[in-house]
Amino acid sequence: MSVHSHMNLIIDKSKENTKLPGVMRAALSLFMKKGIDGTTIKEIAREAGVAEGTLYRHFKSKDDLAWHLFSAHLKQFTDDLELKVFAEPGARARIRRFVEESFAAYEADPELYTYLILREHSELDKYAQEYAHPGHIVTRIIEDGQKAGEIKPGDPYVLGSLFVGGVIRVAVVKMYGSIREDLTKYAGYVAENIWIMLKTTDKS
Amino acid sequence: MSVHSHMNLIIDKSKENTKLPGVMRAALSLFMKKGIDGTTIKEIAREAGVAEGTLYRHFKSKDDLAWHLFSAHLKQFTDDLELKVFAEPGARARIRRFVEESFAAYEADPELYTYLILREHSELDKYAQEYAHPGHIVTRIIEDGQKAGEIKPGDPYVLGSLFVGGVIRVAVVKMYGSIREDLTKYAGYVAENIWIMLKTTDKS
Amino acid sequence: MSVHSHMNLIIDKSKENTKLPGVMRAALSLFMKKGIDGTTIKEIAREAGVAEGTLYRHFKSKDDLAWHLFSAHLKQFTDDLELKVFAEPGARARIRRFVEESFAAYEADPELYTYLILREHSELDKYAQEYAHPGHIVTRIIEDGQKAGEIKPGDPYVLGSLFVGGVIRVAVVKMYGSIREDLTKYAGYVAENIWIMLKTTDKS
Amino acid sequence: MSVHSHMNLIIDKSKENTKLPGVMRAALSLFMKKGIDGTTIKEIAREAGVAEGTLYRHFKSKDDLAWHLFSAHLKQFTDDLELKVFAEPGARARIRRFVEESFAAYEADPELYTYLILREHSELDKYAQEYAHPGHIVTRIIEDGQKAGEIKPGDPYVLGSLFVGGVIRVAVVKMYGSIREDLTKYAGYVAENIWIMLKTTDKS
DNA sequence: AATGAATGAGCTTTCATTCAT
DNA sequence: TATGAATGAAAGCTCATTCAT
Repeated sequence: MSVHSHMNLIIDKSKENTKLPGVMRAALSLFMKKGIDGTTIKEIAREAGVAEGTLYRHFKSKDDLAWHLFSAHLKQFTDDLELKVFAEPGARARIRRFVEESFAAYEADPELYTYLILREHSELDKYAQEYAHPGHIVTRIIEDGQKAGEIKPGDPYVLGSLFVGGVIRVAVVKMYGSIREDLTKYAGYVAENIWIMLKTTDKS
Repeated sequence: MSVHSHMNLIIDKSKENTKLPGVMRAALSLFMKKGIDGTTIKEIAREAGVAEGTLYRHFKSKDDLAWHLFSAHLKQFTDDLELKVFAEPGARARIRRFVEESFAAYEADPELYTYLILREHSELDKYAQEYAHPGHIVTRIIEDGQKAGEIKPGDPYVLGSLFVGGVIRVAVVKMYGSIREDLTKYAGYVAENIWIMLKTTDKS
Repeated sequence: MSVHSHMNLIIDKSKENTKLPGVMRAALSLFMKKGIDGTTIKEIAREAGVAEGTLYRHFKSKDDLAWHLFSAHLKQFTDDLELKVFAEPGARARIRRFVEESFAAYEADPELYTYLILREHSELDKYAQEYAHPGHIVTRIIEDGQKAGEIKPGDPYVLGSLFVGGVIRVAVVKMYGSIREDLTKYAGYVAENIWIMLKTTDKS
Repeated sequence: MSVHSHMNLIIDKSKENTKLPGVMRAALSLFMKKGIDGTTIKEIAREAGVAEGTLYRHFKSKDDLAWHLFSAHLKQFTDDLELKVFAEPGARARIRRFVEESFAAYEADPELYTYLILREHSELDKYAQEYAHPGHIVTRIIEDGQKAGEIKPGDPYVLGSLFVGGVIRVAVVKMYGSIREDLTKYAGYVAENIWIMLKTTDKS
């Protein structure tokens, strides 16, 4: 299976005899454009081509829909990413894999990636605070790399922020249109720059 | 005037005999916690200690309040930052100044900085898209640095994203509590790492 | 056939191969606890163990179900009661029989009796106003008794209210738990008290 | 102040600068005609001549309105009635006073009396079960009278039911139109009949 | 200018009813 | 015939905005 397909699977492969995927897609698209609070049930229903009441067969409330859309996919994405990243042998390869997978995920489903990673959702703060965020993976890459002497010493949260913040920002800028090319083209380049920043400096 | 005070000026020094600053502060605090759509006029009024109707003497609507809060301060911050950054002689000093000012701004008023820089506001999309974002400054630092041979070649948007994304992410992680220290302590360290990533590589 | 069995007959003896009696019972129980408007079709269906759609094979609507449940049983009960009461020879015996049958009916099926006699159903006002209410029987007992000189003169509606109101209230108080014993134990006692109130006073 | 005016006071004397009394009256009238669940907020608002939103300044929800209407007035009525009844010297006078006051209350405000005393409200079961119901007063009249030897022995709940059930039923029958005269005309007559039923029998 | 009660459009949600399976 | 997913009208409720005081 291609690296590019992992994110939209959840939506695409779900039971084809229900309207759910269409609803999820419609909600995702609208949540992204107008925010969760800014999107009405009527809009989601119209966009999905179902009646309003139908949404309530699947979700207790609008917030419940938003929360499922968010948590289920984010967990799936993060778990998947973690597995792939830590299958790589060293820090440099892991960084590269992290960037590749992140950019592939963005390109595979920009809306979903934006909803999951690029946006903040104050509406969801009422739910668990501790999402399985890719940022956690990065921290581990750094810490492991430091132990192995591959990555320079320093606060892993600060170094990790420089790493993951860069990756995220590239996607944001692409989303806003200033970057036109497919992000996967830049994965190696971005990973290499991050590596330069993080690698243990040769002091000889 | 201290470097740390530039952001809260607008709010703090404004005419103390009106309720306006209190209203702005109340709105800011609530918008941050609950989003713009998630905040009601009643809440802002209660938090600010004024009546609901009073808010409409100063702002045409809730969105108008949110928009003024956003655009006025962001422009002020960005213009101020631009001036300071380009007063510095070279890319390395400019990068350092950018990080220092950004972290100082965060620490001077975390709520305001978060509202302006760290959050996305889909509610404000109806207004101009082209905010005067610090990202634009970063792009210019890169482009100028490349012309001067200080910064390595490459897409300025990608390199700029790696730069500004890192800065922003450090603030986000501090906001979420994983970084405890005052960010200004890290400014030099962060700037140096970014510099390592961006500087022209010696190929000799 | 025992005196105690007249009310639950309709429900109990009906064709056991259909789900109807179960539906009626479920509806009855829920209507009592939560009112007609307060009960949903879904609840009735779940309680009865059938699908929602199935209810519409037997009844045009929820109101239709409520109305049939009400009118059919109330008519059956009142007609039955009338026959038994007027089979008795004089006012005193009729009063006694009325109380006995009423209390027996309550104990045979408290839910049904409560639904039919103790509750008001504003939801059913859209249907005929003139139910065959036991109150009508009481008025006739009084009027006949007055003609026969057994019962003292006076407005039959007022005297009848004192009679039937007492009977009903005893059942209500039992329903609310303040009376614990089987009501049939009290039938003679209650009837005698009513008789003392209604009988022609000896003025000699 | 006349005996007849105690019940509508609460509604009539409340702050005249708000719309509340009109809302209460409108709600009362509709709740009576169509039940609580059968009445919509829109109807209450239209009947009261206010906007829907206005209702929510005074009451958290429709149920809250129904509950206040019920509990506040019922408590007021019952407390008032209790005071007056137990100011009387003996059982006979107390019974008479109870009937007089009850009928006066009915005539002073038939809608309110009906809502409070004559109807059952399954919608309100979620709130406290133990209302201050006039039935409790009656039980005390009986028990006190039995101790004093004025009232015959017997279960006070059964005898009390015969008493209060009669009073209530007279009002119900008047409400349904079979009794035309002002109930206060019947008070002495009804009280005397109840007295005959309850008084200690002379066994000499 | 400041207030906050009143407004009512429009939101989320419920639920009686229908109908393809 | 029985099912229960889908429907959508209509319910309860919220809240930005207005305006008499």
